[in-house]
Amino acid sequence: MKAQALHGHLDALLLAVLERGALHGYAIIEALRARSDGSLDLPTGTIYPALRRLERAGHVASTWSTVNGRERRTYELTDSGRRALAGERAGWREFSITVGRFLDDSPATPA
Amino acid sequence: MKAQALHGHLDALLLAVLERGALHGYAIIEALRARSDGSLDLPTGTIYPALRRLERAGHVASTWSTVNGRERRTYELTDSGRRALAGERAGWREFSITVGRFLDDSPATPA
DNA sequence: GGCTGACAAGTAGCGTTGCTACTTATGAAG
DNA sequence: CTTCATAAGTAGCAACGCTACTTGTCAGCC
Repeated sequence: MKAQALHGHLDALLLAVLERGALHGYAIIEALRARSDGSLDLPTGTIYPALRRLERAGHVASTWSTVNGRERRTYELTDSGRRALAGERAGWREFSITVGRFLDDSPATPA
Repeated sequence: MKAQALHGHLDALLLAVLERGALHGYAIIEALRARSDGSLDLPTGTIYPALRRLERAGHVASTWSTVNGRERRTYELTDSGRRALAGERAGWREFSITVGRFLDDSPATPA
């Protein structure tokens, strides 16, 4: 998938991934890649800052732990994050319907 | 609709609107508003620069005319623009499917 | 005549966002 | 001893759309 097309929807994706359970940053990247069949392969420079943004906003909370000598920061959805996710979903629905109205009806769509 | 969510898809919308026929800037804004039932009410500061971008890229061509003493710049899709639109449509399809996989299946979707 | 509002186009400057490229560090495999 | 997967991070950049503003004509109203 064309990169940098996520604009404005990355936060929603991160919240959606964390909805299924707490994960650390690296695992989030892998979850996004897996659940999108490889379409979404985001660099660390994209998601680490995004996670800190979400934490500053109070939508996720992080806890450090050491696994096999490697430092891990595990992120978890907060209540605020769950509410934000609901809003993002509503926003996505409206956005995709609206844009789809212009881009989905291709000039030659068969029945 | 939440503003600035268009990120990356505005060009596609403009091309899609012009696909149905040449329009001038102001009319494009109205067409977007009409076809989206008012969801898309873009300010002139958004679309005029965007149109110039598209013209620089060769996707649209403009011609000036004077109607009722008012200057109009009418934009028209070029062949390159038509090709770009096809690409944007394909990109949108992939994007909406991918993001939708995370945001459409809400945890409590009834049958 | 003077005012307001719709029509029509434009620019300057800002803030957000995601990306590229880079650094640091551990453990396993060769 | 080097390379690769795991794990986290930062600095700086470029793109995008928005706010706020300017310029100008024409129609309708008082």
